[in-house]
Amino acid sequence: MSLTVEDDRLDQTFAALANVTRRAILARLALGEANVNELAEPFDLTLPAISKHLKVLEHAGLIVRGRHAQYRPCSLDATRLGEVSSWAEQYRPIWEARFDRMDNYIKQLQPRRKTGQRDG
Amino acid sequence: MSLTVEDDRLDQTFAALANVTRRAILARLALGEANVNELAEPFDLTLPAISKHLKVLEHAGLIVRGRHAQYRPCSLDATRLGEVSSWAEQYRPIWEARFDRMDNYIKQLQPRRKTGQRDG
DNA sequence: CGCATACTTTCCGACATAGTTAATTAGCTG
DNA sequence: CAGCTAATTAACTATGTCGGAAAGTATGCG
Repeated sequence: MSLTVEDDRLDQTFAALANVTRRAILARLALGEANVNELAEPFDLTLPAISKHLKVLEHAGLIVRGRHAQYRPCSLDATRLGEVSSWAEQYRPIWEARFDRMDNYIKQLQPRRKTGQRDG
Repeated sequence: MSLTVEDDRLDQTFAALANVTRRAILARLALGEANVNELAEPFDLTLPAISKHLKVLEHAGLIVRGRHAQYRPCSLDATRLGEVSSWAEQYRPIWEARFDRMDNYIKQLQPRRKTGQRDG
């Protein structure tokens, strides 16, 4: 049960993703590079607030930031999102088992309906 | 930019996942149902601490809890993990594009090496 | 009933987060 | 240089998290 680097990284990644504003910023950056003012525009938040969100995303390795004159263009680095996907995919058999059970349950109900039963 | 229910749910899910102890608990529960003392055993934490982690996981919909005498058996509900996976998968084209670029870069390096260059 | 076992709740402290306003840094431009 | 634009830092408030200790609840058993 030792604390690995990957554990730390997942902690940081998940913590960074646990915020709608930050996820929306990532979604925006999926469309392409943007600077801070552009990223802030859709939100009802002050610029410093956005600036801090970007700091969190950068620290989590989810975005990278450049410099161009007084602009700080941000772009998405999806590597960590790949890690998140891989992590979650470990559990796929379990959620699919659950859906299968639900499927079976529904399929089991269908013939019963044909016997004349109506929805309750 | 309205705040949907799914946004709230993802906030909660990611927040719950942003902790090694809680992820370890999920990993344990992937192997099957367990009660609180069993779940606490591998950790250097007090029982109340584990109890609170379980509360977080339950509130996030990641586990479900039953009752059996004085035991509270916990089991994994992987539905939310499926949602996490789907969310992350949206970005797959982006991280794959990145890997592709890296692939190309590496493939581009290989012939050069054959010309007599050595690792530096 | 009395007591053990399983677990939760309450309270506390330390620290992190999310937001604000105000001030500051950095770079371009007249 | 003065001044504009872009963005960050600082200081502060409010609130949440993570942990422990201590007390409380719930169930089974002799």
